[in-house]
Amino acid sequence: MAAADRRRGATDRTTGQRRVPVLLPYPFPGPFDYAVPPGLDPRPGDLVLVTLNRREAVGVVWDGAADAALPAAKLKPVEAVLDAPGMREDLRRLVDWIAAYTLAAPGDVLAMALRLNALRPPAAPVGWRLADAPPAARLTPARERVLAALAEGPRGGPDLMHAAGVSAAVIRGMADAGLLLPVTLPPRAPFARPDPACAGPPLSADQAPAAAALRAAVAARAFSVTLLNGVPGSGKTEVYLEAVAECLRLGRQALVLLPEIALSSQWLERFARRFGVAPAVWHSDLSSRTRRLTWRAVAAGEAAVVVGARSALFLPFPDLGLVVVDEEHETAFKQEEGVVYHARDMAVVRARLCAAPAVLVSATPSLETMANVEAGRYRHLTLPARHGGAAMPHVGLIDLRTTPPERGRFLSPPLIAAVEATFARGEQAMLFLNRRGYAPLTLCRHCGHRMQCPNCTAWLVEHRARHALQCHHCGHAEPIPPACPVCGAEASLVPVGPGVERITEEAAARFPAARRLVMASDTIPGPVAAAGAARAIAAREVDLVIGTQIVAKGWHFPHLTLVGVVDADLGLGGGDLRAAERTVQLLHQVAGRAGRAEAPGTVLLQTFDPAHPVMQALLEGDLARFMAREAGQRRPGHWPPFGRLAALIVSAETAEAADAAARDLARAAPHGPGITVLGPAPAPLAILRGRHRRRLLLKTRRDIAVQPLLREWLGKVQPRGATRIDVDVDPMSFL
DNA sequence: AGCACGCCGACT
DNA sequence: GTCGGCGTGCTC
Repeated sequence: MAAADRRRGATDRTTGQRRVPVLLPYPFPGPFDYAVPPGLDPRPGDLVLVTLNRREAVGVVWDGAADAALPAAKLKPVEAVLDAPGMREDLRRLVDWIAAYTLAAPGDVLAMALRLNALRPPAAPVGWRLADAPPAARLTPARERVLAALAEGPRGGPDLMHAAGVSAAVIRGMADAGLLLPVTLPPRAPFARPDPACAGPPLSADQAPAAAALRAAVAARAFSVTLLNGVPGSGKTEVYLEAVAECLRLGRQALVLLPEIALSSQWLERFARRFGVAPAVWHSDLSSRTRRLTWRAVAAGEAAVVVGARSALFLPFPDLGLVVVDEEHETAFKQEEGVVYHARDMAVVRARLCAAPAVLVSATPSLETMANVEAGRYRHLTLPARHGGAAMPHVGLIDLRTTPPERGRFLSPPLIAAVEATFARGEQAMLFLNRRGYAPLTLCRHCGHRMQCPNCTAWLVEHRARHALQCHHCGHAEPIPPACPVCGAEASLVPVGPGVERITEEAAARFPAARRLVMASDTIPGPVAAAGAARAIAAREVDLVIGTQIVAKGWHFPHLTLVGVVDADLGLGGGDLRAAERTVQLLHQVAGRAGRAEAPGTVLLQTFDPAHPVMQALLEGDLARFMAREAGQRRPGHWPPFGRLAALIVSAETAEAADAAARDLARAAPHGPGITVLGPAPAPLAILRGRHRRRLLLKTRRDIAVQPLLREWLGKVQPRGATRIDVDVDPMSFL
């Protein structure tokens, strides 16, 4: 009885009324208690309708006892138990775990799981068709595009909007005018079951034992973590797809997290080749209908394999048997807004809560993961060679001090010669520069004024195609002024430094006959564009690819044999703890795009510092040694992963308020053996979106958890007014 | 997160 | 004299 009471909520002795804790998707410190009226039996995990501050809210019945001290008069009743799949135990524990680890409000974490649209069943599919006898109506270009898009039959609303490039307002207007009629579309095909028996490619002698080890981990139905490590092209994906196959054979579900699901058309094709059907896909841009269908299919166990972005972690798998995190070193897995969490680490937690194996996959594992391998917490599988006989690309350094580009240009003579030689062989080349826009800095040649963002401590980046100066941190944009805003000199503003647009311009002048394709987040806005670009490159409709970091993703371009890195030093400055690690990972990933089929590849890195350990590591292809060296530098100071780190960002509307709050915080800082507090110092982006920011870092020995220290610390200070303190446990970027 | 309560500027 | 600005405070 006592145990049942604790599980189902306590009974108030005086009134005999049952009460249950309900977690609401709002930033409260914990669940609120509600009275259970007769006739209702809410159980942990049930979605319930309750009154909150005179309004209705949907919450989840949580675990543990209700607060018996709360006077019964304060309690409002549970209004209803919703007829929707509840939240399972393991997901509730995941919500609690993430909240406790990140110091987020549990309700804010719950909101991420509920935003997945669990609440309403999928709506009947609605679409539009052409009216049989359209009335005379004004036909704007937008309306004509809609008519054209419907020429071949009815389409769903979002699909139609996308195809015709119009907003919902246009369609509504046309419907009101009687040009379109609503129709009910046939239900979407259910999620087909991937077939593990569908023949995959034969595995090499290196791959087979790794695949067997992963299959065994899945068959064990127990928590484990395995790092699957191998150079780009060594066939890691085929190996972990064997683990997925084993999971399917056992009738269980598998989750694969990818850092950039929008850029994963090639991954989806590979999956379909291996299993005969596409997996269920999950990311934040799904239409609400697809979202609900997918959510339901996952909850019902019908979607056997889900590939998704971070938020797929919160899907309601009833029988999760495997979690894979591909490109585990990617910083895209770190959510920086709202609840600040690292999806790779939370994927491991979810796997533990489901007693399932986790597989972390990377060609360049993070130092965190390597430390876990060395400590024996994670298993380690290595694929030593490139699959199918392809050789590793040859890496060369171009010393920009001895062979500089022409004045005002950014491609050095050796790189230009290599690109021309590649074209002469009929092969493809790629130029990589991790910087969007035309130029990162615009200054006045007359007075030296630098064009800066009014809201942030950042230069405005020229986007020549859009005729604008743009801030990459807050979205501020302004037209390029004809004269210097300070000294008034006409036509005195000059671009300084290159972005991909400028490299494209230079390449157009240098290689006029080459067919160019630019891949940056502004030219490749979504999955459709990404798939189109990948197809065009594979079909050899392109000679030269110019791109930012999106070209580094796991593309397979069989005819691409040269990768030129325009500025290999970019990213090494700035004093970021992980600058060197990240640069090695990114450049190694980019280098992996070269020469994947029979043709051998070459990678040329333009650098001012050829002796830098990062360049030497890439030159020698000895990443393990580089990472060991990096580890050696972090270990003595207890820097992550050999210690724990949390960042506190104080932000306020004025510099004075930020300084004052940061000082208060510093005064209350924890201290003791193994505990260091650094700062306050202006955050690297000292002003962001108009807010002044100061940063403190809490660093502890690995055996000291930061969360209790942070809770006690934050309990001592109460930020006033518009001053905010944001906590980032395990910060990845130091902005 | 919402939403109400609560004290200071320009309007019927 | 009011309408309304959003600054603090509360929600089981």
